[in-house]
Amino acid sequence: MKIADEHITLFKSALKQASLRITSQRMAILEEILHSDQHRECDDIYSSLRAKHVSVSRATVYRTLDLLEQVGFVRKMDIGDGRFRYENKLKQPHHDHIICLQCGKIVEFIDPHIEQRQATISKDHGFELLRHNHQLFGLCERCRDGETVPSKGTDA
Amino acid sequence: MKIADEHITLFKSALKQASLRITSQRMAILEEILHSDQHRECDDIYSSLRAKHVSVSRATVYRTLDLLEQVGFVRKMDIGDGRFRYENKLKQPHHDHIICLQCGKIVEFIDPHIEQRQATISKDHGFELLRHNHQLFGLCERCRDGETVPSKGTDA
DNA sequence: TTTTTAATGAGAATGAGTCTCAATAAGGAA
DNA sequence: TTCCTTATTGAGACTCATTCTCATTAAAAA
Repeated sequence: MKIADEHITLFKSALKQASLRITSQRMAILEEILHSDQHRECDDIYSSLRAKHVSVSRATVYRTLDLLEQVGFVRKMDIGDGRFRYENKLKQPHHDHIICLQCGKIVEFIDPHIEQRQATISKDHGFELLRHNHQLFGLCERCRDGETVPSKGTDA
Repeated sequence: MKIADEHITLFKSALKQASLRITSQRMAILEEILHSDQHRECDDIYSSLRAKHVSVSRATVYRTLDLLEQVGFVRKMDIGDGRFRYENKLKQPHHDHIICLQCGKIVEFIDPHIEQRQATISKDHGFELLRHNHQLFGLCERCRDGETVPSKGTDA
């Protein structure tokens, strides 16, 4: 609670500094992201807000999510199924993902060795590394054991 | 030349085995892929073929590229800009990519340490690793030195 | 309270990729 | 070689996430 409030205040000042307006839609979208641990897709956020009778449009959700990404509050991730996912970046440090191809389950991981190698490889090839994209795709334990039904998750 | 011919023969037998037909379009698309080292996008392959007066449609290029991927001749890669790239898989062993965000230059790399860690991480999380997606994004030497103009490459 | 102009919403537009289905053409059979 | 079956193709409709447009609405400065 306290942390979320702090983030709300931070976002408001970020908006003011950029002389952007503090609108009910922007704040509602921010809170929706702050209060969820999952990797949310735009339409999912849109539906949640509408269910809570928040007056907002898809276009505004997209615009605000982009804005939140720009100010560093949100991480936009591409898991390769044609829909972007957004997650609270302030709450969580950098990480990559393992994705179950059957049920869509997403698990986070960080590996210092890999991060180290990425830096070295980039340098070796004369690149200034700005960001990376790293996903492992496979089958989670439950899906291998046949405890789940296909179709649900990502088809990436 | 010799190698390409061998691949053509291989593809023909793969088609026969699956009781699929050997068509001029399929062979033209295969040759287009075989004779290029680059990472080609579908529309690019389509245009090249049309320029060579090969009678083919976009739908067929997509279909054949998927077919070539299924039989393991082609690797379909997603660099996150909304368009898939295809590359000759027979010619090149597995590798990942470093992509310049300004000029779109793509450099290939392989890192056994990373591959090793990917396997370990997957196992640790109970996943059976089936494939991965790994790209490094940054600025290549020439772009950092201001020797290139933006706009061309990927906007991933 | 008024004014200015950024933000919003509804719906049109975009664009890569997929699907449909009538026309075409492999390739096995005769 | 010709015929026949049926896989393949092509043109264009369609999908679907995301972006764009522009008239309307509403922050927030005056």
